[in-house]
Order: sequence, then C-alpha cells, then structure tokens
Amino acid sequence: MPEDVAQEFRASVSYTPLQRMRHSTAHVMAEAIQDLFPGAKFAIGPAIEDGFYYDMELPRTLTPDDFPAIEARMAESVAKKHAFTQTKWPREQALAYFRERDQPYKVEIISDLPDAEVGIYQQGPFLDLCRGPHVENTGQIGPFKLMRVAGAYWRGDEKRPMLQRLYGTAWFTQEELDKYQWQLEEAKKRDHRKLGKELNLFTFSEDIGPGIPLFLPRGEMLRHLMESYVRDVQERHGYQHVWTGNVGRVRLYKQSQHWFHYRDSMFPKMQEDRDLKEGETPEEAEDNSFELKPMNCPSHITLYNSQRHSYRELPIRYAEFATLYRYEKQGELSGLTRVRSLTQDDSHIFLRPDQVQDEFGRIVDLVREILGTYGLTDYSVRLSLPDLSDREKYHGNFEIWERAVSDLRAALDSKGMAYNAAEGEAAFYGPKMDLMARDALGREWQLSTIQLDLFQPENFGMEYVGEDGQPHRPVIIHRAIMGSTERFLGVLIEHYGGNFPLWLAPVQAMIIPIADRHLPYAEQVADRLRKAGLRVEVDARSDRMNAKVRDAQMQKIPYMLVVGDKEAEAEAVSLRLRSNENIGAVPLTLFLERAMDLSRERSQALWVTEAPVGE
RNA sequence: GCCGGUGUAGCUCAGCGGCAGAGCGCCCGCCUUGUAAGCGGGGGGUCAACGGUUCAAUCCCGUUCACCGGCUCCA
Repeated sequence: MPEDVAQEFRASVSYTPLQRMRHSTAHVMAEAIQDLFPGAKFAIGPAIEDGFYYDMELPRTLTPDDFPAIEARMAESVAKKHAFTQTKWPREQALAYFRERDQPYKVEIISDLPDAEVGIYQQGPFLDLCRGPHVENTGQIGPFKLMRVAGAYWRGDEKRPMLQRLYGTAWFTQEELDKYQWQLEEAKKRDHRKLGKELNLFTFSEDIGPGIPLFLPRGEMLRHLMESYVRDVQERHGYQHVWTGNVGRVRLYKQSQHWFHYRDSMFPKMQEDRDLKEGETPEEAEDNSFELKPMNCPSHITLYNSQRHSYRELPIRYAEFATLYRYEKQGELSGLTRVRSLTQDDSHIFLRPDQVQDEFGRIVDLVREILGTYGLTDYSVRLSLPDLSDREKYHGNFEIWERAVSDLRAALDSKGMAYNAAEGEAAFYGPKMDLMARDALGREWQLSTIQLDLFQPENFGMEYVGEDGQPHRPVIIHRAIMGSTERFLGVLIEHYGGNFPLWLAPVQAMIIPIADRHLPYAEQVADRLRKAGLRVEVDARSDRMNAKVRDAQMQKIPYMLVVGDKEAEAEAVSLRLRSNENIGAVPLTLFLERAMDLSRERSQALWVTEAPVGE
C-alpha cells in the first residue's frame, strides 16, 4: 500500500462520519476563537465521545458568558459553507509558518512528527495543522453547542502549561442534539450526590473531613444489604471471611513496598508523640509507628503466614469487608465514587500455580452472578498483559508470567467472555483483568478487578508444603467484585435512578393511615410485616393522606400501604406501587407472602398480579 | 496538586455597598382526611472562615477551606 493511501486509510478508520463532523466543528470553533481572540495559541482539537474540544492558550479566561458570541461567530462560518481543503507541506515550511505566527504548540507537535510532510487543512480564514479527515465544507456541520470550559495541562502533564479546554457537542440533526441534552438532564436527576441527599442516604461533614462519607440509617441499610449479599454468595463459593483491623505498622507497608510506591495515596503516618527509646534509631521509631490501612494484602498475607499450609488446603480464599483509607488528591474526590475511606469487597486467594486457570474462571462466574443480580449484564473486559519485548519491567521468572497469561486467556475463552487485550498495561507484579459495566444510561464504570500477584508471595516468603513434603511458593490473586461498597452504591444509585429493587430498598413499604383513628391498625400491620422480615415504616404524621403518598413517592419507596376503615375491617391494605400503579385492596396475608417472595428472589419486579385462572 | 466556577436558613434558591428574603421542611394550633402538597401561626442566619478597602461589606479585594466541572479519548 503506498504511504499516502496508507495514511488516508489510517485517518479514515480512526474517525466515523460523526466524529469527522465533530472534528470539523472543533476547527470552526477555533476559527471563531482566532477571530474573537487575536493572539490565541492552539494546541489540539480532537473529536471525543459526545462532541469535541479544543485546547488553547488565550489572552484571557473564558466564561460561559462568552459562549453565545463564539457560537454566533461559528454559525457565520457554517452559513458561508467554507470548503475544507487539504494540502501537504514539507515540515520545514510548516514549522516556519507556525513559528512565524507564534503557535508554539503546533511547532512542538510538528517537531515530534517523523514525517517529511505534514497535513494542513484550511477552511475560510483558518488554517491548521491536522491529520484530518474533515467534512467537505462547513455547511455540513450539524447543530452544535458549546458546553463548558476547563483547564487542561498541555499534553496532560502537570509540569507543563495549563491551557483552556473548550468543550462542545455537535450532532447531525437537531433531534439528536435535543436528545443528548435531555440525556444530560436525566443524568443530572440521577446524580448519586443529589439523590443521596434527597433520599437521606449519606452526607459529608467538614468536621469529619473531605472524602469521608457518613451514612444515614437508610444508606447504611443499603450497605448492609449489598455486603451481606456478596458475603452470602462468597460463602457459597468457598470463601472464608477474615478481619484484620484498620491500622498496621509502617514496617509492614515498607516490606510490602507500598510505603515506597503508594505513599502519595496513604494518609500521613501516625507519629507517636514520644522521645526515642534507649538505643532506638529514628528509622526504627518510624517503622514502629502506625499507618491507616490502604490495602488488605499485607494483612492477609500476614494471616496466611501465621499458619503452616498444605497444598491440600489451597486455594485458600480470604475475604474481608474492611474499610481502607486512601489519601486521594483533593481535586479528585467526588461523591461516593472517589472517596478517602472505602470498604472493598476484597479477597486474596492463595493458590498453587497450577490452579490459576480454574480459579480465575471461578471468579469470573462469581462476578457475573453478582453483577447480574443488579441488572448489570452489559460489560466489557480488559486484560492487561505484559509487554513481551520488555521483560525487565516485570518482576520474577518470565516463564511463570507466560503461563499466567495463557491461563487467563484460556479461562476467559472457556467462559465465552470477549475481551480486549492491552499489552504493556500489566503491573510489574502481574497481569490483571478489569471489568467495565454499562449502567442503565449506557455509561461505563470500572467495577470488578482480578489481579495476579507474582511478587508478594516471594517478597513475604510465603510457602505451602507440597506433595513432596517440600516448601513451595503460592501465587496470589487479588480480586474485588463491587470494587468498593461506597463506589458501587454510587453507581447503583445512578443505575436505578434511586428506584432500588424491592430487596435493596431501605424502606420497602410505607404504611399510610388515612386518619388518626387508623393508627392502631397501621401499627398492627407494621408489626406483622416487620416480624416477617420486611422493612416498613408508619407515616403517623397528622398530614392528609395525599401528602403522605406524595412524600413516600418522592422517597421512592416501593410500596405504599394505605389503611382506612375498609382495610381495617377486612384485614387488608390498599396497595399503591412506586410506579404510580394503584393496585387497590389486597388481603394482608397475600401482600406479605408476595412481597416476601419477590424480595427473597431479589426480583427486579415490584409486584406480580395473578394470571387469570381458568381460561 | 493545577485551571475555572460556586459557597446566603435543615433543603432548593432569590437578593445586594446602607435593618437578611421566599418556597419547602421543622415546631404549635385547627382540620380527621381515600391514592403526588389542607389551613393558620411560630421558631430558625457569624450571608463558608480569616484578613483588607470603606463612614458603612453578605456584596469590592486578598488568603484559606469545602463543593462542582475539568486536567491526552493524543495533529
């Protein structure tokens, strides 16, 4: 294939028609900026998932108030239907051109390009270094909108200048743009931080500290239900739960190497307020001081090493819902999805090297079972593998690595799981698999992770006694399914939009007495349901029934049980569902039986009406 | 950490160089209610914190803190 054709090919495979149009819109935006802000220096302006951006250095800071003027100027360019013309310049000519126009970022980009010629695109008055491709003329640009400005480091490097990134979106039709904006509105309504407040799930306090969520009774009920569900499933799958506390000595984390490689993400150590002991060096004092636990592995390894193990016991699966503390950078904290105290559904599996493939497959099954319960069935898998050409980067015997990689691939293949293999993405201690699940709005979240560890077993001198009576070295698998309870809850809140399935709903039924005289019956109903194991409350306020229905509805409580004279008379409840369906009177025993069944099955359904009989 | 934005009652928010506001929630009273807000009254504030400018600062300026949007999806 001739080089120019090959280049065309590379370009055309990398951009869909929509992305191409968005990329062109970015150029039109840059044209407008060049016109409105003389002296603007342009960096890069690619198409992205829902639109495009352009990174620029501008004489002043943009605010959203500037958007209308920029959009108007862009519309003019679109109306003029400027043709996008492509030419190729010798790199020296391009360098001179951009140098002359004081475009240092373009100059830097060209300097990094190996080619003798570079692509140049021009539309109307705007000329840009660009690989393309573009639409034929600016008239082909669809409805667009500027979205937001943000800071972005040049080339993502915090040591380099901070540029202004102007984000926009563009679509082929107005309907698509409207739909996109509607989706953004929907996502906003489902924001777990907003719902967390409205549904009384959790809060934050400056007195406690940033990134440390505090769970209200209803939020803690969710945590409890989620964790005990995973715990039950794990027990069925041969896991044993352990408990290793919240702190460990600095020397433990020095041995595990976290102190050296992970310290930025650890809370500052607890400095004991004491003088050095007789003959104690400052280093020894530090080793003996304490750290909040950022990871469970050193603790679980310590547990493993506290006993002798036979090959017959393996795999040993230690699981723990321990709260870990990580000192995330301030700007990276966000609601429940990025916190400083997090509860991992963590497990460390200690196994013989020949058990890796089988165990990996078992974990994949476990992941699918648990995520499936939450209706998270659409996911993609990324397998992070070593870069085979650079063995120095990886710890340990490379034969073990090669075997591990083929075991992981074989396990995924045998489960019929499609995956993307990312070579060179593996950590120094082992290959790993990450699972990204799509939620109800189609957004991807990284949840489960399964990591092989070929380093710590040796580092901590772990062993088991083999068939031959000799010591052997086990392999470790680190794995988490939800990831962390906090983050997973955040994802679930948005996935469900706060409408938790019956089994997860912190309050499953609100009993609504019509008048004060129905309170005794309401309490009687509540008592009966509670004793059976349902989570119910009575709205005993003196408000009208309408107001109570509204409140329960807004709290997204699955069942509203209205009780008045008729219901008290008939030992019944009048059932209204969160979905706005009014089922009407249902005998209390029937309601109880059916609600318990649906809850026990972890059904996604709120209610089932009996199929018509005798047809 | 860096860039930008925001911070006013429990919540959602208006206001603004000159006495601090609304709706909802809360408390009290009346009403005793039939499937998404009954009526009346009351309490509630260091206007995030600290410093500066000013006769006067919630408002303007600076610093700090917290929150929100971002910080390569590579011409």
